[in-house]
Amino acid sequence: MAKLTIRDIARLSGLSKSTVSLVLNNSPKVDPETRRRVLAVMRRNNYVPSFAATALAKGNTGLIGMIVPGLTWRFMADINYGVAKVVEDTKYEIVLFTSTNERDYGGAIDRVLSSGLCAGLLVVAHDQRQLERLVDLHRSGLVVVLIDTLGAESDLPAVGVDNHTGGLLAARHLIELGHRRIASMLGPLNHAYVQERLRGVRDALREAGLAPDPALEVETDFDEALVRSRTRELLELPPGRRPTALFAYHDSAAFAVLDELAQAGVRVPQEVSVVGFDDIDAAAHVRPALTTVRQPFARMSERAADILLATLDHPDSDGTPQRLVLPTELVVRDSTGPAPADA
Amino acid sequence: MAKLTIRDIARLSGLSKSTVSLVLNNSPKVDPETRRRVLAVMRRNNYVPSFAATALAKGNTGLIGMIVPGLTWRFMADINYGVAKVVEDTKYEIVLFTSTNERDYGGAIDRVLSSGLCAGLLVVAHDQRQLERLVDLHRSGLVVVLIDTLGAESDLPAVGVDNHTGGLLAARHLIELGHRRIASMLGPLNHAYVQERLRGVRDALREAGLAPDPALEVETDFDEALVRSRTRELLELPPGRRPTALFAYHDSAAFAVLDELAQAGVRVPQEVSVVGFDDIDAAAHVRPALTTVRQPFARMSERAADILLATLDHPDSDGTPQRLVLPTELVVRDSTGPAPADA
DNA sequence: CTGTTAGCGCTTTCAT
DNA sequence: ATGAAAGCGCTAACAG
Repeated sequence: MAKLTIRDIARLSGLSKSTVSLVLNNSPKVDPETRRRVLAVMRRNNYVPSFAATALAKGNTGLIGMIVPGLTWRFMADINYGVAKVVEDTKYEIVLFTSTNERDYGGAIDRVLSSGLCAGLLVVAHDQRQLERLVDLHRSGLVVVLIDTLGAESDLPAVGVDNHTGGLLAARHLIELGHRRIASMLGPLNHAYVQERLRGVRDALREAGLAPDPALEVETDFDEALVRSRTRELLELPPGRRPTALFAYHDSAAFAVLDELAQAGVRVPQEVSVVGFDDIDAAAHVRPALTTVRQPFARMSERAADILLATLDHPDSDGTPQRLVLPTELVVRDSTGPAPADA
Repeated sequence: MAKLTIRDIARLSGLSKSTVSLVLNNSPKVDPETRRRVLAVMRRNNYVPSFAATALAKGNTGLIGMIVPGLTWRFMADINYGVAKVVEDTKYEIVLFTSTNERDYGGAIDRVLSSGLCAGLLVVAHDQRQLERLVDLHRSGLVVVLIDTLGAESDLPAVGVDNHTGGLLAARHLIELGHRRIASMLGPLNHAYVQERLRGVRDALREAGLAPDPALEVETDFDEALVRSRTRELLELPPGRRPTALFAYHDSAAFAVLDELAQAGVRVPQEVSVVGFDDIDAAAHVRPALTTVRQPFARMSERAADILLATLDHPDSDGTPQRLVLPTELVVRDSTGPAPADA
């Protein structure tokens, strides 16, 4: 079953390639009856135009690439949803690139991407090295918009949230509840958003006349086990230094903290309060329901897609790169409460 | 910054297009020194070959598509990992297609796919309609391998697990623990694997001389709230009919069940035992740790990729479509225990 | 080892 | 409203 070409369809319907092409592209210049006939022939023969040939002739693949660091992050679904919603009523399609191993990320993938496979790129990347690579590509003409990657040292177009205020809100909430020893369970410090949130926490502390305690700023990564062991270490601090509240850089990390606390018999929020970040769906369902800082993932990615599409259709806007900062919002649930009186 | 073509590179390095092309394709026939020079010119000018042109000329895009129903399923990471591992040392790249809205799934996406964007397709799809579409495409030449989609009424190449035995193992385990009233919290019945697992449970029941009780076979979907309310309904059954064990079609559903049970003050496993399916990482971390049927996701997808690649490199094997069934394995943890004596 | 010459399947003026 | 012809950027024989 050799693949049919436009020529075959032309022959089969007694027309020329050009006319068939016009049909393919919904040209109004073709006779309705003719169009119907051609379409019928196509259907009957299961014809589909060659992607490569179309892309080559048009000089555009009509594909928008999306690069994400991993698939399991809960909010990927929201991000994906936002993008899909915007892109689905355009002529573009989305292809998603992921990679399980780090070395690929910088190599094979953007080889494909930079080769013009995709007209534009939406990227979720927190790694500084990846961003640098993107800056290069951007400079040489790649249309790219970052999602949720603000504050990094690049001036790529991006939409993200105000992480500083996010950290600030979380810490203020805790301070208002009377907490004085607030621990931060941080993500990798080489991620800009982690730094920003920490800065927010510290600012809130200073605002209240409290000095940030380095011992309460612990760095972790995406390994849950590490989060758990750090949590235990925090609990083992002497009574006067032990935190009464814990701000986790990530809801998933907060879940691990919550669980570890439960294991240790520490009651939340009576003895220790916990705040997360992201507000993924599960946050409302764990026990106790998690107080957390909400990121508007779907809206973020929608806006990013908007910017990308606008740039694609309007390549002349070589002015200032677009950067959009969306607000975060504190969602208070059951995992935070007044600081214990005896603390 | 107009995009450079192979012709520019040829001119810039004083050679012909063909030689440059040979360099591009790592031909050993080109003089090492010449190659070096050409490569330097390319680097210096930031040249990247056009994807579309290459694909058209080669008659192959070098892309393997992967279609998945959603991104949040925990095991997607494993599946992705398995595929990446196999594909990364071939000339192919992986692109992932997802869709948030159902109608897309059958339309735009496979338009892209069938148009030769991808040389082959790896698909995770449980929906019967989607499968039918794939059968069509397969018949007209698309190379496709299904992952985790066995038992569906198609003879597409596929690798999956023995869901019947999975259900059987889970139920037998429960029966051996003395349980007599075993409820099945099923997924959508139009998914073949759901049927298979249920068949396994029933067979185990019959084996033990027990009659499957329709009231204990409840259908749910991927909505967690539904799982929760069904769980409550089960708990409200009169003492003599209330299940002492619950088999959930999915670890995530099992988590919801566990949580709902905890809410209701029902102790697991003392009063009710719970078994899941999949063995996603979280299964070992919830409290109580979940007894579950493990699916070897990474291995599944590896084998699927193997089959796909073999078919791609060996299009003549028009014989019997490959179908591979991998075994499941019962992982006993803390959520199952002896049936309560008074039951 | 390098150059010549045809295409790959489709779009796109420009005629008719 | 339809057709002819010239590419899009690259590869792949085949010569040399």
